[in-house]
Amino acid sequence: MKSPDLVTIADVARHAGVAVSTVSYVLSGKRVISEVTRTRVLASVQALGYHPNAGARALASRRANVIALVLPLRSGMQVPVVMQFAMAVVTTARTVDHDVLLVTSDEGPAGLRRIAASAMVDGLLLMDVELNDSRVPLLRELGRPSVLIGLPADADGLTCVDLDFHGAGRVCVEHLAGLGHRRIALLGAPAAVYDRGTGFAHRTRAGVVDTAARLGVDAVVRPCEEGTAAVRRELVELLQRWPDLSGLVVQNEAAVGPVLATLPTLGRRVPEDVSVVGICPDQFAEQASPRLTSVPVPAEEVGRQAVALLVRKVHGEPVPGSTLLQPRLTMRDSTAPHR
Amino acid sequence: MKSPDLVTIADVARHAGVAVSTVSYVLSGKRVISEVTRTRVLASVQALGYHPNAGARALASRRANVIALVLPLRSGMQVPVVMQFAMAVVTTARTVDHDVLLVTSDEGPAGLRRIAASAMVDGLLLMDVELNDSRVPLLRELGRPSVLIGLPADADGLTCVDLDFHGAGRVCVEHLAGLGHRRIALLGAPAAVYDRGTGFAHRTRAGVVDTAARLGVDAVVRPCEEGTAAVRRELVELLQRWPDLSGLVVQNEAAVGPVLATLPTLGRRVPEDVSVVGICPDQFAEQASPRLTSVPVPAEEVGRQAVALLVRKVHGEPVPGSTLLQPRLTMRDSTAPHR
DNA sequence: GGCGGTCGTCGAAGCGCTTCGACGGGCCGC
DNA sequence: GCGGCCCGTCGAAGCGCTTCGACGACCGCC
Repeated sequence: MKSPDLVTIADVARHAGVAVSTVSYVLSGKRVISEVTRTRVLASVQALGYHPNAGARALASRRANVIALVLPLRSGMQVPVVMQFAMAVVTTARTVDHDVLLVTSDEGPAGLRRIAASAMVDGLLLMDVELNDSRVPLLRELGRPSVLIGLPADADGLTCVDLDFHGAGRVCVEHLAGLGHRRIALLGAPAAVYDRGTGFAHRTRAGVVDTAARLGVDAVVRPCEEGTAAVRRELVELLQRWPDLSGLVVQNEAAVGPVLATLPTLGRRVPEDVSVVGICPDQFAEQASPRLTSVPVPAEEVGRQAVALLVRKVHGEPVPGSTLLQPRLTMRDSTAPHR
Repeated sequence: MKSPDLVTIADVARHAGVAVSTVSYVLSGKRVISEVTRTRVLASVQALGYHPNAGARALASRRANVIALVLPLRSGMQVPVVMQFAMAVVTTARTVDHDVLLVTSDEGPAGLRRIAASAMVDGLLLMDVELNDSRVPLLRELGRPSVLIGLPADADGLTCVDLDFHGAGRVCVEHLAGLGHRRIALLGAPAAVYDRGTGFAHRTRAGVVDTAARLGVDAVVRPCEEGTAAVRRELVELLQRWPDLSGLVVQNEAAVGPVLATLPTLGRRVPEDVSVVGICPDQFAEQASPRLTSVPVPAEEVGRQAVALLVRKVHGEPVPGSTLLQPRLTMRDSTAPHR
């Protein structure tokens, strides 16, 4: 019932019979303290249930041990992926003794300015970065340690982490081409996502197109809205125009289910008539029916790396510019050789 | 390039030619300051781009202006709903000058203890609360202002906000019964969700069962795993056992698509043969085909209310114990009179 | 046996802000 | 015309922590 925020470092010092600074050094390890004193202090910490006051610590050490996770909060976001990122970020941050402040950029530049200037966070993690993201110049101006999840057009001097989506597109096409498919289509993100220049969508498209050209495969690229009806419309049109279409790359989690459900109703069995490969979380691929051959977005891994890099930057260590994670294709039941 | 964290309240005071405390009072409004001084100070704030140091402010005022958003981070979570909550929470918090710290409870009780004791946050917002949530007793012990999203079994002395899921179940059944359906089924959350006693699942079930009994409708309740295959299995079994089943309540976002896709393949058209009503975000209902009659989970509204209540508690104002939002059923194209 | 060097600990000075009590100067009333 | 009062402002004392310089004790060496 009583809130024990009264326990200060001074209480611990008194309880252990040492100076305040000694307690501080025991806790931070920044100076050598004899084993016996150290043990006594830690015992007192335990006994009193002491936790350092975050504000005071931040004030004195000029370090908040908090990182900001900046989400754009706009439509067409890949919600489950974003969530996975966020969770990976929080979990990883905790392992390096940091907490995570959740920030949306709909406050505009002022929001980021405020966060940075108030010394509330030591670094910024930007998610869902667009090719021409308005937050990027701001970031440069702020001069705070930061890591981007995604790849803007001008990544100069920035630290970025992302899946190699160009490679993901390539891998998908190589897989389909290897199975003998000669005409394939990329069913992409909603048009709005391309329009605002979201990096992963454009890079995947390029990967698909480049690889198809290289391998002599005919590839057609279509944005795809969410919703069963929209997907059906798109598929009908696609198959009408190219009846020999036999390979499909789907980069839209929300479309995966509808695509697999709709194709049979259009007289195309999966994988006998049409092979489908997805770029989506494993979870979706596993739950689909038939189970979907896919290139997963390694959200966890990206989140982990991003935090690790950010913390290193906060500590002033040098870090690489861009980290692109290699795509891996997992074969399941939705792809088969071309008849 | 230069990070301007050097701008302190002292700089502002000097620039405006007043005392530090005067600047503080201008900014907080806690004392009357003459209009002329006030204007001058604000001009200096602007000119220098001053933002108060969060740590120092927290230390001196014993208030961090931050609330913790505690997510459980477990499987079977309704990811998009959670995300919607989170966004609503962040946005609302900003309107009352608070930020949001994202916390997962997988650190266990120690995590919450730490957050509370470090005075990092002024209050806690717990999401996805179970009927017998282990965090609830801890919360009582911590004695920090808190609000739960969800309804635990023992809500005594706690502040809770949630949709009235019992009412949601009732509304669905009333709607179907009103259309003349005499045998209906609730396709619920995955079994794991019931097993761990998640409140909304149990309350919905009770609402369905109670109302069916009252109206003389036969209702059968089944948990439902995610994934197209699982949904299909469930539906086949259901229809085999009760061929006269003509009404379906679906409380599982991930199942909505598969259900609507699968029913026609089992010889049941929607809504001609089977009426389907969902308890899910509007977004899903709109995108479904046919568009789904549904009771939406008002995530935004719940998030807003929760933050508002929490802030009031932080300020020591009295608040109501539990707030249950009224369910509203939106009619769309997936329900029709029984033939 | 005294001198320099460690090693372990302490004290005090801030970090940037809020807040409390005090204070000077107008204004009022008598 | 003077005491009292309010209004607007100031100075200073912390809030709880980190960190720097200092200092005593103990060691080994010449």
